[in-house]
Formats: sequence, C-alpha cells, structure tokens
Amino acid sequence: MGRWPAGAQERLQEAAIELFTERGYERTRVAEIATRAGLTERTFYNHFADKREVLFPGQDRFIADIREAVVAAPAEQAPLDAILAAFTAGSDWFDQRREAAQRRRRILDAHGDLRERERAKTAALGEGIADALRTRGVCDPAATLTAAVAVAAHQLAAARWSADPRHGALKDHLRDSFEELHRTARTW
Amino acid sequence: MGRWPAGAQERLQEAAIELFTERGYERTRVAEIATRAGLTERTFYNHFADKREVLFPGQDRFIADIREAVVAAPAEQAPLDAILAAFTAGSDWFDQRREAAQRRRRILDAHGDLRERERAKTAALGEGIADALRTRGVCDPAATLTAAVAVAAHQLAAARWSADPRHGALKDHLRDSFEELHRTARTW
DNA sequence: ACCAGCGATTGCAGTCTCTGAAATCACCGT
DNA sequence: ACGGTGATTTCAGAGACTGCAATCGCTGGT
Repeated sequence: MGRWPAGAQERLQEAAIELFTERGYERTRVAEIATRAGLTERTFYNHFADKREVLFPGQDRFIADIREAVVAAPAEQAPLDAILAAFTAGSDWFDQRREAAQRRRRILDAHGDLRERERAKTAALGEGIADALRTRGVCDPAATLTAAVAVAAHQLAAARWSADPRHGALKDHLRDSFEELHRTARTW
Repeated sequence: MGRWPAGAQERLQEAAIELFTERGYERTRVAEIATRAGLTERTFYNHFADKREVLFPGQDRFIADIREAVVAAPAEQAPLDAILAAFTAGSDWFDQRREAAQRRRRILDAHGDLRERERAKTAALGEGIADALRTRGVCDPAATLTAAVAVAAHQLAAARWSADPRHGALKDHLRDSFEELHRTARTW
C-alpha cells in the first residue's frame, strides 16, 4: 500500500452523498466533493469516469456477477428461475444497506441526469442477462424478452423493498415480484 | 413568421448528422454544427437541450402519441393489443425514413453517451405506456410489466426492420415480434 | 544504506459544453 | 409610424472533464 490513507474511493462516495443531500446534485462541485474527502478534483476523476458515476459504485461488478450466476446456473433450470436465483444470491448485501439505498434513491429521483444514468445501468443489466441466456442456449427473441421482463420484475421488487415499512427482506420481494410476473404473463 | 429562413431546427439536425458521420460525434463541436446550419452555437441551444438531443428529434412527441393512442384504445382491447395497435398506427412514418434511421443508428451505436440517451428515451417510453395502461384500469404490477415487454418487443421489431435486407414494413416486424412475445410468454 | 520501479496523487493548462442576460432585428397588427 | 413579438445573436462565465508531467514515498533488490 502507498503512504496515503486507504479507501479514497469510499471516502469520495460518502462525501458525494453527504453534499448531494445537503445542497443537491447540481449545486455541488466536483472539487467540493474531493476536498471533503481530503483529495483533489483530479483524483476524483482518477476514480470515477464522471460526476454521476460516484453514485453507482460496484454497479458494473453487480451486473457481471449476475451474468456469471445466470451462466453458471443448472442446465435444467428454467431461464426465469435462474435469473431469480441470481438476484436472490446477492440480496443480503442490499438488506444490510437499506438506509444507504434509500438516501441514494432520494438523490437519484431528484435529478434527471442521474435517472438517465440509472436507466442506462438498468439497460446494461438487461443486456448482460440476455447475453447470459444466449450462452445457455436460449435464442433470440426469447433471450431478449425474458431478460427484459426479469429486469422489470427486479426493479419492481427493489422499489417495494425500498419503500417497505415492515423492512421485509429483498429476497422476499423478489420472490413475490417474479410470482406476479408468472401470473401476469398468463394473461398475455 | 420572422425574417429568418424557416426550418432552423431541421437544418441543425441535418448538419449534425452530416458532421457526426464525417468526423464522429466526439470530434464534432456544437459550434461547427451551428455554423454549417448558418446559425450560431447559442441558437443550437435554443432548439436543443444539449448536444445529444439533436439526434432525437420528435422522440418526446412520439412517446406522447403512443401514450394517447393507448389511452384512447377500445376498452375491450387487451393491453398488448392496444399497444401493438398504437405502434402500428405510426409505423408508416418510419418506413418512409428507413435510410435516415440507419444513418442515425450507426452514429448512436458508435458512442456510449448516445446509447445512454437512447436507453433513457426507451425507458421513458416504457413509463409512458405503463401510465397509459394504469389510466385504462390496468393496475400494477401488470401495467409496469406489460409496458416493459411491449417496449422490448418494439425494440426487437425496430432492430429487425432496420437490418431487414428485404425492406419489409415496420408494421410486419411489429406483428411478428408481438406474436413471438405471446409464444415466449407461454413458457414463463 | 542506496537506488530504481511503481502506484496513487497532484498541479496546471486547456478544451468544450452549457447557461444567463441583454441587445438586435425585421415582421406583425393597430 | 409604433410598440409588440419571437427568433437570433453577442458576450461573459461557470463548471465538467482531459492530457501530461511532476511529485511523493513505499517496495524490493543489491
């Protein structure tokens, strides 16, 4: 390790969340985030591609994990079941960060630029899953369509989990959402 | 009308497409687009919210049209049928612009920023349709899920239409995609 | 102990996107 | 003729982001 205090990336993320909450996303300069984290603006850009990206830590890792889990699922498992299992596998991590997720969501919802980035990430997740399904031998258009509904169900589950006053586990909301997906699909 | 030549917006769009094709999106300055259109940079920003938006003319109008068409569809029509009908209604407009659509697609695919904007527009379309379905009395989660698959099917149809060497009409690709959607949904 | 390599951080200069405010211009109806 | 109107322009500036070179001090080899 170097001589600098470790965890620069994490410090930048925390500083960003604080400032975005205090003053809003637009009124916060990148230089301010860096200063609060004890770093410089230039260093911020060494860690994040742009100002928005600081609010999506580990998102690419998450997408890659889901993709790999879907690819590695048992061959006899139905596509939607494999995807549900993949989502469920990592759901504890989120349960331990409910409050942070809510803070983050409030910031995201308040600004169009950030929603745009989130939508892009969501779309990337869908494409990743579609890729994984193709690797499993599911061919288009089923791969694309299945990935799309799965992501929609995941979004739904995440929204309910975040708003749930009873603090139910994410995996339970996922189970419910996928269950409702099956019911809804029967009407199509 | 004013003393200025009409169609400033269209001229800016054409100039942008030309320059993006010649030099690429990143290497083209907004000021250059404006100059080629016989205008100034500031005027560009009077017409478009940002540099990307020049590649999405009328997209918001399209989304609004689809939403209204879905709301206005016969009450006895199934949600997916209403959406398919809405897409089909405006499909001629696209058929008359195949080549422009392909040029545009090549630019979009070449740059991440632009794909991000496109994904945001697609997501907005989905949310608009979900809203329309709720107006029709379809309640969540069915509204959200149905809108999501419909948009996915639309994307699929558009992609095939654009790549179709036989120049088939968009409405036919839409019909096929929604047909396949029904078949796929049965396996869920 | 000395030194070269290395990774993280920094300073700086510069480009480009995007915005706000005020001015200009010619057409319009009165 | 005259003010209203709407599109365009000018100007000045903030702020996001990048390229490049320099710095710092830890690490391992000698």
